[in-house]
Amino acid sequence: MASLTGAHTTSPANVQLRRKKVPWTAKEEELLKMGVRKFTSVNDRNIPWKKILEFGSSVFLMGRTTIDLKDKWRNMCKGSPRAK
DNA sequence: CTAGGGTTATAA
DNA sequence: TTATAACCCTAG
Repeated sequence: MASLTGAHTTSPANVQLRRKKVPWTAKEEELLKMGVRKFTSVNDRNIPWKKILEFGSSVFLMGRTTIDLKDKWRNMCKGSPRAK
C-alpha cells in the first residue's frame, strides 16, 4: 500500500489553473489558413471560426476553441507585416 | 457567435 | 529584460 507514487498523468504537480502551453502544430496553421481562405467571403466581414473549427475538428488539437483560432490569427497577423 | 484586451510563460 | 506564442475574460 502506501503507493504514493503520485504522478497521475500530468507532471509532478497537477496544473489546475491555466491549461498547458501547447505549441500550435503546422497542421493547425495550415488548416486554419485553408478554412479561412475557403470560408471567408467578400460578403462576410466576420470570420466563421465555428465553421472552421468544425471543418478541421478532426485535425485540431484537443481543447482548441474559436477564441484560440482568432487569437492565433490576430497575433500572427500583428507580428507578420514588418519584422521587428 | 465574433472581436478585443490583458496576462503568463518560454526563448533569445 | 525584451519579444514571441498561447490562454483566459469581457464586451458588442
